[in-house]
Order: sequence, then C-alpha cells, then structure tokens
Amino acid sequence: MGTGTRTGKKKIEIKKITKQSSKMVTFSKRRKGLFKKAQELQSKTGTSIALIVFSPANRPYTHGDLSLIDAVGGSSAAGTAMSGGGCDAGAVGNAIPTRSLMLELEKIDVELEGCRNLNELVYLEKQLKDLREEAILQGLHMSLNHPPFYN
Amino acid sequence: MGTGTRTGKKKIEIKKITKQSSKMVTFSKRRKGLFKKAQELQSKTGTSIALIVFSPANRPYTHGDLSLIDAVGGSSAAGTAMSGGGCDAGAVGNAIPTRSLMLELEKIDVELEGCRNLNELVYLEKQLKDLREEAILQGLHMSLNHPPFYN
DNA sequence: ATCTATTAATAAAC
DNA sequence: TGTTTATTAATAGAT
Repeated sequence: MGTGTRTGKKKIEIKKITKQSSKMVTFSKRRKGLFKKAQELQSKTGTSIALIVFSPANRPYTHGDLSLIDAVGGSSAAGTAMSGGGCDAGAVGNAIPTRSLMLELEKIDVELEGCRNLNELVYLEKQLKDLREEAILQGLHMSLNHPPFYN
Repeated sequence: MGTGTRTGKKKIEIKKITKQSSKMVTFSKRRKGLFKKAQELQSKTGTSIALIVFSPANRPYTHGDLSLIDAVGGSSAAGTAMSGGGCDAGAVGNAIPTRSLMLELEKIDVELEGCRNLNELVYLEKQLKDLREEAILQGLHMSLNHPPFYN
C-alpha cells in the first residue's frame, strides 16, 4: 500500500450516485443483474414475475409478463405486441401495456421532480388530476382487486 | 475423519429441487434478495420500478410504484441532484429538515399508491402542493431527492 | 430462525 | 463500448 500511485480497484461503497455518467453505467449493470435475478427466481420456483424499470433517461425496461400487473392492479390491459411474454424485453420504447398512460404519468413525475417553483407545481398537480380523470373515463378501474399484499 | 458420520455442510451435492418445502424456502430467500436489488437500483440511480412476484402459493408480492402501471401514483422521484435551481431568499437554514420533508413526501406517496378514487387523489395532490409550498416558504430548495427506502 | 461455505454480483480500472 | 478483478453480497444447505 505504500508505493505511491498504484492503479487498482477500490473498495465498493453503497451510496447514492451523483455523476450522471456513473449513474448510467451503474444502471445498466444493475438492471441486468436485477433481471437475471428475476429470471432465476422464475426458473427455480416456477413463479410468475412482472417487472418494469425506468432508466435515468426515462426509458422503460420490462421483464416477465406485464399482464400480471393488469391482473392485479386492474389497469387498461391493452393488447400488446409482445403479449404475455416471459423473457427480457429490454428497452421497449412505448410498446408496453397502458403505454400512453404510463408515459404521461412519467412525464408528470419527471416534471415534478424538477419543479422549483409553485406555479409549475400547481400546473403539474392539475396535469396529474386530469390524467387520472381521463383514465377513469377510459374505463380504467381505480380500485385494486387483488389478494392481500405481502411486502 | 474418513469414515465416521460427520455432520456438517456438504461441499458438493447434486441438487434436486422437487420438494415443495425447499421451493418455498428458496422463494422466500430469493424474493427478498430480488426486492433488495430493486431497492438498491432505485436508491443508487433514482429510477422508478414496479415489481410483482407471485409466490408458489400464488400470492402477489409487490415492490415499488405499482401505481405507475395500474393508475396514478408517481413520486418515483428521480432527481437530478440539486443542480441549477435558483437560490432562496437569504441565508436561511433549513427550517424544515430534509429528512422530515422526505418523510412527509413518502407518506403522500404511499397514500397515492393506495388511492382508489378521484376524491382521494385530489386530496393527495393538495397535500403534495401544500407540502411543497411550505417548503418554499421555509426557504428550502425545491429540488428534492427522494428517500426511496430505508435499510 | 441462524450460520457458513461457496457462488454470484459488481465497482472501479483499463 | 467491453473485459478484468478485488471485494462485497447473495444464498444453498445444514443446524
């Protein structure tokens, strides 16, 4: 340890990432790892999984059968191109169930996060309200119809 | 001890996963690990995740913002740390500790996820607005980072 | 449930 | 971007 500049690996620290570049790298690696874990769980126990992860760039990555989420949460359950798959879908752009609602919601969410003044906040709240209202008008059930959760 | 009966962990064992009980144990362990990974990914990269896992007994376990899919929830709070934002008026120490604010936000978030009708949604939006408004009045930066989970 | 040998994940460097 | 590797974390099998 005493010989000055030694190129080598440092110890791993679990902390929040601040650098954007590092964040992207970490996201890629860990997203891959998470999906692998999910797949292993399915394989070993024969269970079903639905998983969505939004990248820092706000792109959705999916794994498993997203219709399961519809079954549990009661969203619009739109038919999808990838219907009921069971494998990694990778980046899917907007080709996911309830895609338009999700994207609108995510937009609001992102805006909220960057909100730095009240006017913007009020505007975003209104956006959120409108979105949900529209969802109901479209026949989206607001109530959850599922067995008890165990988290 | 070459021939005696030795209790202890075997190094190599041909695994047969046919027992139901073993499957249950494995599911419990790995489900926990998977959720932890998801939490870490959220925490480190500030991204949003929705995750559902069905147990062998067909019970749903959820993690993250399921509401992202099934309706309105949000508050996934991917934050670009406190870059940019304008400064507040004068040197006012954080009258509202960031931690307290985080906790309030988290409460709202939880409520939103369980929101089942519009009235509740509107109420929660108001709660969110009030919270943020108060934060500004207290001289707190509006660029919030989220506390996705507490280990 | 706790423990631990072994494997897998991964942060940093290249 | 991908590869390597030191180190940490996850976990299967046993108690």
